[in-house]
Order: sequence, then C-alpha cells, then structure tokens
Amino acid sequence: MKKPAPEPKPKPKPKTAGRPTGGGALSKSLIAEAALAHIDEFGLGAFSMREIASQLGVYPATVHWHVSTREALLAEVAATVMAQVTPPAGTLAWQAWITELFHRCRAAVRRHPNVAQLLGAQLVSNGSLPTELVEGVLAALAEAGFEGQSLLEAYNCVIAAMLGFLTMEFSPLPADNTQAWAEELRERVHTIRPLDHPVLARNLPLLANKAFIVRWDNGTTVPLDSSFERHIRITIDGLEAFARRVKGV
Amino acid sequence: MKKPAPEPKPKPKPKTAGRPTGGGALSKSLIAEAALAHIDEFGLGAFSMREIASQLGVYPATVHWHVSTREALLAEVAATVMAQVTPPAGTLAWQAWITELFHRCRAAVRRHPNVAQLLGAQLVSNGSLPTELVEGVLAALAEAGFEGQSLLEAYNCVIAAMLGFLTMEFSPLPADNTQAWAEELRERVHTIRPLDHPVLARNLPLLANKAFIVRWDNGTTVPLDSSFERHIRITIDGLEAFARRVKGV
DNA sequence: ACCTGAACACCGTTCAAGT
DNA sequence: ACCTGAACACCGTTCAAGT
Repeated sequence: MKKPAPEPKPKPKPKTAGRPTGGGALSKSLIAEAALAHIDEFGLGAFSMREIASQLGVYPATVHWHVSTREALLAEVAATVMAQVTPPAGTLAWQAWITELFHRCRAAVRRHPNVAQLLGAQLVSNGSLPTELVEGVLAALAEAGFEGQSLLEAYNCVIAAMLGFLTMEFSPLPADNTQAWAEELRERVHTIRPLDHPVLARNLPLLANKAFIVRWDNGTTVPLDSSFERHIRITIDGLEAFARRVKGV
Repeated sequence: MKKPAPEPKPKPKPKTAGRPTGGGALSKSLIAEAALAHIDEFGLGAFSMREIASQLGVYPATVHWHVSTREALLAEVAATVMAQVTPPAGTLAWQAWITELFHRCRAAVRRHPNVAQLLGAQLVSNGSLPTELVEGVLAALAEAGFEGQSLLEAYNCVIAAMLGFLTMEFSPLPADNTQAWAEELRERVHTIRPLDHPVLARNLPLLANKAFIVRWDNGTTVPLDSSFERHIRITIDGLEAFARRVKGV
C-alpha cells in the first residue's frame, strides 16, 4: 500500500528514438499486465502512468501512445481480473449457477483486492466487464422465470449484490498514516456509550473490525467470509420469493 | 462534471499574514460545506485542496491547518451527507424501519450523487458514517430475532445491500471525453451478436443504459428507481427467511 | 492560534521531433 | 508505426515565517 522505495528514479535507459527493431516491443495488454502487477503489490494509490512507464523502461508518452488514458488502462486491468469468473452455461440450476458466480467472482477479487474499487464504483471499468457475465446472469434469471421488466430488476439486484458487497469488503485503507487512523477509529469504537447505542455496545466484541463502518481493516486482512455466504443466501432467497410472485403463485 | 472555467486563477486577495481579527475566519465544518458545494457542482474529479482553498480565498496551507488531509476532508463531507438519514427508533416494525432507511439514504445520495463513491468504496469515509446508523440497523435486526454471529451477518448484508447498490448506481462517468466514451460503449452494446448472447440481445431495448455494465449514464441522469425498490424487497424477503431459520421454525 | 508565501516532489497529457 | 525528450498545467503536503 505504500510507494515503492524512493530511489532516485532513473530515466529510461537512454536509447535512440524511433521504431524498435522487430516492431512493437510494447502493447496494450503488456502494459495492462504490468499495471495489474504493480497495483497488486503497491495498491491503486501508488499507481500512476509515470510509474508504469518507468517500470517498463519507457517514457510516459510511450504508454499514452498505447492506451490513450489512465481510466482506459484501469478499465483494461479490471476486465483482465474479471475475465474468467463466469461459470459455463447450462450445467447448473439457476440458484447454483448464481452462487457459483458469486464464489468465483470473490475468489478473483481476493487474488487482486486492490482493483475491487474499480469494478463497481467506476462506470468506465464497470462497462468493460465481460459480456459473458451479463449474458450468464440474464440466462440464469430467465431460467428462474423472469422476463421483461422483472428480468431487468432481478439482474440489477444480482450485480449490485455481488459487486456492491465486494466493493465494500475490499475498499481501500487511507493512503498514509494507516496505523494512526486505525488507532483513532478503534478508540472511537471502543468508547461508544452503552446508553446511547445499547445494541452496538453490547455486541462490540463480535462487531469491532468485522462489521462495515466500525472496522479499520478491509477484506485483505479481515475477510468477511460468513457474511458473504449469508449475502448469497439472502439474495437467492429474495429472488425466489420474487420469482414466485412473478409466476403468480 | 467538468472543471470550472479556466480563468487565470487569482491568488487569494493579498492580505497580511497572521491571525485575523475576530479570530478564526475558517473552520473545519465551513471547509467541509464549501467542499460539498464544489463536489455537488463539479464532481469529485474536479475536487482538490487547492481548488477549495482558492474558492475560500486562502492559501492551500491554510486548509491543511484545519483538516490535516484530503481524505479526512472527504470523510467529513461524507459524514455530512449521511448525517440525517437514520429514521427515529421505535416507531416502525423492523422491516418498515429498514425500508425507510433505504429510502432516506437514497434520497440523501440523490441530493449529493457525486459523493456516492465515498460512502462504501473508501474505508476512511465509510468509517465516518454516523453511529446512529449502525445502532439503528442493529436494533432493527435484533428486533427481527438476530443475535450474535447471525446479527453480524445480517447487519453486513443490510449495509452492503444499501451502500453497495448506491455506490454502483451513482458511480462516476469518465472525467473527460464523456460523450466519446458513451458513444463507443453504446456502439459495442448495440452490436452484440444474438448467437453469442441470446438473452441479452433479445432484451436489449429494455436493458440498454438501464442495466449495470451495459450502461453509459449513471443514476444522476438515469435513476434505477424500480430496481432499487426491488432490491429492498429482495433484501427484506431474504432476511425474513434467514430470521425464520434462526428462530428454528 | 491562524495564516502567508514558497517550495518539494509528484501527477496526466500533449506535442514536435526523431527513425 | 512507435518512441524520445521536453514541456504544460496541474496536484497534496510541508515548513519557515509572520502576527
């Protein structure tokens, strides 16, 4: 989460300008790979076009020749992370298929937790997620009996439940002074007055650092496994109730 | 969403250094108000400490004297937006109370959509949300019969459902070239092959720009009202099923 | 206590110029 | 087509100095 060692950043190794022999040492996907590796190691806060450029041994303008924009590069990274999450179609009942999707998606995010904040909270990155994911969820929900307006609603609920939870679970810590901030929040949480907030005070040992809003570590160090499993169950149960109503039972 | 007019930014009106007469022209909350107003008008992308400083007619260092850090200021802003969302306790059944909370929270975010990305996707801002919100949700869920581990799980699911959905609904557009990006995504969506993605292709008129991942406007211009209502229902239904299991019925 | 004025070490992006 | 080298217009934050 902190910047790499502040060595005097060397200019890219001096080479003459112009097209390299063999044509095209760099490419969009190579840059995206480097960016993902860097984000995995140092966090999104330490990511910059210049940093990626210097890691690749080229000038910043070179990166821009390939990817146009910082946001576009991050969208590429997000797409890479989510590339393999969609389960194959037609092998599972819709409830099991959605459950499997949630599990595979969380596994992918746990491999690259620092990209979580891109998936749901940035329209550009969100829009770059694989079309198979969209189709898969829609197909599962169609199998459940949804169509038209109710299909749209069920779809949005599934995507929001999945990406929304992961966005929150892996939301980033402060860029600097992490331990000072954590200490302050921990202090505030442990001095909650039982008279003002009785249920919270009574359940504090169970909730502190494990419940949203009253935690100072994210899912990387304190994963919310059981809550995520519960979120899946609640979503599926709610969808089944919705499906029964739609079918007019 | 775009930067304010690029007039030659005037230095703060020249005044002598030192303590102003009357003591303390500026304060933390005054700065937070100015920041919120600026974010409402120009978006989080146009927010900067220097911009706020120049709008207040002071030097950047002056702002830092009051708020320590950019992240801390944004947390203050997030807390301000969410200050009044928690419904009063003890007047509603737990299902109605949670439903009311969802509605009030979304109303608050719709008044300040550009801060949505702070609420769930930044641990610092998330941790600054009002304690009454936490207590209120816990009290409602305790009334529903949850306690201990199941209370923790139900709580996390409620918060994730609420803030997760809103984070996604109001996730920001690209900082620049918005219309070019939108056009590109629209084009990609409308050339989806029916053979590869049959359900998506068949329902495209209903889904385009209204379903997550396949949209190019956010909730500010295309609100997802019915999906949010459905999300509430699904969450409540799922919680009720969970409560029945917990009670061993 | 509260603010100025300037500096430090960064950013993303653009552009002419090379080969 | 692909890259250099430099520039432009920004950042957040720190710090000595003023009153």
